[in-house]
Amino acid sequence: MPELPEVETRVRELRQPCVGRTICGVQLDWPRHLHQLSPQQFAERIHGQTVTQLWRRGKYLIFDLTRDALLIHLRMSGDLCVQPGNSAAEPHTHTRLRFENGHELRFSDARKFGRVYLVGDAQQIVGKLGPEPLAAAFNARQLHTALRAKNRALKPLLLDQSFLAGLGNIYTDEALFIAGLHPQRRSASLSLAEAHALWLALRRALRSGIRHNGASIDWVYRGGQQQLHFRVYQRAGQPCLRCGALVRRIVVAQRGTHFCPHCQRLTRARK
DNA sequence: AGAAATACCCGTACGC
DNA sequence: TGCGTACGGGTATTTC
Repeated sequence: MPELPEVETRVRELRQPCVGRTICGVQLDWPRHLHQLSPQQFAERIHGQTVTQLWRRGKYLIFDLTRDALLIHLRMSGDLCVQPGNSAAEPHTHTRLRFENGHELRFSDARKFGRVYLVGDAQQIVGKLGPEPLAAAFNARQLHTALRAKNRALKPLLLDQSFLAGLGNIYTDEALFIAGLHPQRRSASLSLAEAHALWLALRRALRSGIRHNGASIDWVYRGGQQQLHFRVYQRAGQPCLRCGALVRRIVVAQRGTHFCPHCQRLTRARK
């Protein structure tokens, strides 16, 4: 579940305790987290490298190292924290990187979906991602052009990381509500004004998530307070905050999808 | 080629 | 109470 705002929150939490630290040991209890490398290859290659920067691209956390880049994707249930090496770890902690100062970067993941990458160039992993929705270079006209080039349903298209990086189920539903667009609307049918509304809504939903340090939901997800500000996500059967109609939950492309049937129409209302 | 469906996971919530 | 099972969610892989 960690989406862009939750990953951004991790970047802010982890930057200070990680940047400048040198990795002097690893413990890997679930090798399938590793991308391509064996535990031995991973341990030998990362040993002695220093974290020079920490940043984010889409939902990937990227630790720039002396020689390589360490990328971590939290997927559904992953979480990261830095704690003293002699302290008790969170349950489901499968991967640890020990720093020279005695602290550990701990990766816990109840569902074991998360992935760890160690590569020479981060672009090997994040190179195929779509634009960053919060970047200054990403504008409404560009979104409109991209939407028209596809003609897929909005919901699965916005979830496609090669189309736009960082959205997951929560913020996609929230943004479509803010924009007043039906999740099954065909992307090529949007006017420039509608694309602009979607562009604005995406940025508003994501910035709200970041401002509240992400969302905390579903027992596996440690986050901030954004769940107190959901407009439609997990609000099926409750009144729409804008018009009072009952929020509906449907399945679109195998994903639970929440929307207001009155505010987000598939076809234009006629009178 | 591109889009849709499936596999990977497992704690929880639910039905019987 | 206890057992069995469906569910969710992001993305790589498989299928269409």
